[in-house]
Amino acid sequence: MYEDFANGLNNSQNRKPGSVEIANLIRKEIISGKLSYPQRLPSERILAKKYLVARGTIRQGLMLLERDNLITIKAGSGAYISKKNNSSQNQIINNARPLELIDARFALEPHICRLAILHATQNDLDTADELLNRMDYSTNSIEEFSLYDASFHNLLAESTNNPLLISMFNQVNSVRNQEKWSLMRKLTLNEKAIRLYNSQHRLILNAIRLRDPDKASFLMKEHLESARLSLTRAASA
Amino acid sequence: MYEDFANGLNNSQNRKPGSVEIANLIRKEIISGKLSYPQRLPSERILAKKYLVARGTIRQGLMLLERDNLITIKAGSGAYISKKNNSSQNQIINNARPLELIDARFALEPHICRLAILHATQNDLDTADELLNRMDYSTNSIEEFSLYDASFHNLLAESTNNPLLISMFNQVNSVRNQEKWSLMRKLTLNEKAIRLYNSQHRLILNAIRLRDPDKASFLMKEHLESARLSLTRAASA
DNA sequence: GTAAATTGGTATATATTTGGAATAATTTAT
DNA sequence: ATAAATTATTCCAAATATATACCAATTTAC
Repeated sequence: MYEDFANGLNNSQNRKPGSVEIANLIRKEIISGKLSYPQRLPSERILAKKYLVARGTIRQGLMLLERDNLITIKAGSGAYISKKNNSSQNQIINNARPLELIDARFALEPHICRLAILHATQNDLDTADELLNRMDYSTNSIEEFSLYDASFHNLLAESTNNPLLISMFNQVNSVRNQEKWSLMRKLTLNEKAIRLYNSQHRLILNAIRLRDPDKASFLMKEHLESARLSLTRAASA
Repeated sequence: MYEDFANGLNNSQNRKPGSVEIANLIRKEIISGKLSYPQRLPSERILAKKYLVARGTIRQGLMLLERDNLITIKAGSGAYISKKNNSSQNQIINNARPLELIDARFALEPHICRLAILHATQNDLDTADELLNRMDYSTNSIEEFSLYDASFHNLLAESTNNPLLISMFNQVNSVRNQEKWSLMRKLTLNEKAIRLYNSQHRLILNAIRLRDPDKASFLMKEHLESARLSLTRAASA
């Protein structure tokens, strides 16, 4: 009973990466310059422990990277980075410090609230409301809350109907899926913080509903200020 | 506890939330670059949670995307973003409409002013001052004024010392060099407009010098509002 | 140079996750 | 009332991941 649904819940909490995800994680390290020619990757057995997956999974991931000519694998020796790759945009985002990211969100999201008031459909607002309801029941699951939280902020961005803004928002928020940010959440999020964020979300959505751009923008700034505070507190602790 | 899920999205008078809309939402994520090759979409069960619909609806939406060759679905494995999708950042920027770009600047630049107050060096402010002096003598040369104008706004962005914000600003402002924007300038810029912009620039720099973030931010919004007005006037003419 | 340790390559049985598919109940629209 | 779509649930098969063991190529230490 409830078999599939229960699985879904568990997945979102502790879902292990598959070979494709492993390949993407290592690809990012190569592209960002953390790993570069002519370095050798750690052995498959060590990588398996690092990423908490089986060796076979690492193996398949590495073969994907080899097909992309990012690495060359030598039997009995190891996997070696092939040549230099550069993707400046990825590097900027991956190396962004937490407070720099918050500042970027400070720029985008309050204004996104203003534009959402102009362009959001009734459907957008109803979906946002439903997301908030679900967040109310996620106070004890950090990862589940984070999923809905990301969806909520993303929904506001989408509702502006401005592809450029949406794209920039996505760039800033692409780091959410990074491992270090998952760890950061565990440090900064607790039930009290989640309750605070939930109430702030409600106020923001209300202001948007009432078509009060100044208030919506102000409340979003307050919301982000709370997030910044959590960060600085966690950093000093 | 779970019975509420039945009410999910259908409590209100939603026009047509369905598989087609789900497909459009995911399509946007792919086109905007949030999801890209060689990534795998979350499982149908997780997507169902994220979009607050049943798995069957997600399923139909994904099949629509597969028919559009945006993704390929492998049984037992997952849904993978197709390789061909070259919807790069450049596409988004080049296809951005003028008013969408202004909106993006509305998001970034007022906040850039606030951060400039925190991080700008004396040297930055002096350089900005020199740029404003040169603009005073460029009232009769649209291209020369535009060059200095771009430098001024760019200087403010650089002075935030936030690589992420600088990168996003550069993305938005990269269109300045496009031919269609050069034509646009000839339509919207005249000596009177240039004089107005110059005085606005001075006020903004003064507010930054006086470390008044609210005023600087407000003045920048006024400045951008003038630019928007020029655009809409030119469009209706 | 040789032996030991390490590394990638391979095989296999098992468990888990995923998409595929069917059903009945419910909702929505006409 | 009727038809179409959505939902919730269940079971299935394909793909993948896991755990383990053993082999071959390479490196390291003596």
